Amino acid sequence: MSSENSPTRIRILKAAWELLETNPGVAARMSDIAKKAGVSRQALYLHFPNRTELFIATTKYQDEMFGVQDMLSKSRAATTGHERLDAFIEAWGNYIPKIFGVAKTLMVMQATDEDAARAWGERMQDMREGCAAAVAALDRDGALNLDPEGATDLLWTLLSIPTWEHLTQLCGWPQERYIATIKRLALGGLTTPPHAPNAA
Amino acid sequence: MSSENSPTRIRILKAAWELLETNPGVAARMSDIAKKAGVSRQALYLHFPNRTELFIATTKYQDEMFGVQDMLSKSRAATTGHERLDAFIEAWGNYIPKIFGVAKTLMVMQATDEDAARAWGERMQDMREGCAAAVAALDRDGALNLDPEGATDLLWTLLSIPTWEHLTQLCGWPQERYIATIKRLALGGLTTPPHAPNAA
DNA sequence: CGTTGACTTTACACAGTGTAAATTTACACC
DNA sequence: GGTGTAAATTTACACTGTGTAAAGTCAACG
Repeated sequence: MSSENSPTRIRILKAAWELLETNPGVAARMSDIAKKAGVSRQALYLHFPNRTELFIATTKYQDEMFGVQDMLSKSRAATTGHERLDAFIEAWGNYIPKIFGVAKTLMVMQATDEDAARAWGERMQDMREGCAAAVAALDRDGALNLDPEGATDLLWTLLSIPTWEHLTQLCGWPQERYIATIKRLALGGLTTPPHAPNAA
Repeated sequence: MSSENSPTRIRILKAAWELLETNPGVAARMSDIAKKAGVSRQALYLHFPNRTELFIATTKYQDEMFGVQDMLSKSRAATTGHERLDAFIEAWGNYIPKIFGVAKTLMVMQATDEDAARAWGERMQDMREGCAAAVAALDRDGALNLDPEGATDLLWTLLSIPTWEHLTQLCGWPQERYIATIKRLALGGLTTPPHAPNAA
């Protein structure tokens, strides 16, 4: 399996990344990836036990390259619950397009491949933690309209990748509109207004 | 291809239906379906040109069996926009669990199969019409908060199958809670309250 | 100079889809 | 009863893609 960051391993990961990004969900063949990486198909199996694990490694590589942890932790800086909610939505919502190609592939594979399902499930569970934290902040402000569990579920759903895909890919919404709308929807769905809104 | 409703054809469709329902998204093999239908694998090809078309035919068969048209047209009876929105959400939202198994399969295949993508796209486009009609009703009442196009996109997304899947399958919400929440979210996201709400 | 590690090359087993053609079964009509 | 015909079955095969296996190349390192 060779060392964790051998140059060839990295080249393979980058090749997979590019291929999945240009063709989201289609699951490039091993031979395609090998070709793109400039190695033999068999070489892929020297670094990854199988196709699924290669793709899982690709998501992890992306997370590492982009520094998801840093990015999401910034949203924890916000003081009020509302600010924190917005910051989290912005952070994650703007992260989705960067990872969509690979993510979509894993989501599709999830249906038939147990390992893919497990890996993807864990990843989504991590994201849920972020939602839970934002909800907790709202709760501390006494702004929450629902039980924290349900509110987390709801935010988690609004920020799910299929929702992003539907609005931006299918409906053709620009990213900013997506972000703005999810913010509005989340705020309306989770919180109760702090004081009388636009009433006469 | 034999006649449209030969008994064997129906048996095959029912077999596919059952298999896809018990194992959503996994795309049963032709041999599995044949076995379940009690015919030879080759017989499937006498009735359907390929696996994709068999699954597409299965969704159409479901729609026919359940009478989607009737069901959705009932939501058109409601007078006010608000009532109509609720009726539509209830009709479609309660239809999803009935078709989920087969639908999920087609959604997964969509990524790799062009025919599946086209068929599924058309189906979702039909559903969008329903959303547009509900939005139009709200607009006539002057209750709409957004442009009709954007409101339709939003309702369409809230009522999408992945959203249902996320809340009921992943989060484990009971169907009624799903319906109630989507109603609330849609109302809040699309409309502006008719008069001053709970302001002091 | 020999060893070691990384990669290539060639070959193959296996699963699943779809094509093809010969054969069986059953029923319908004269 | 014999013939024709449609629906299925049976058998065989081509093709694609994954993953395994093993032998060979080649350069670096000691």
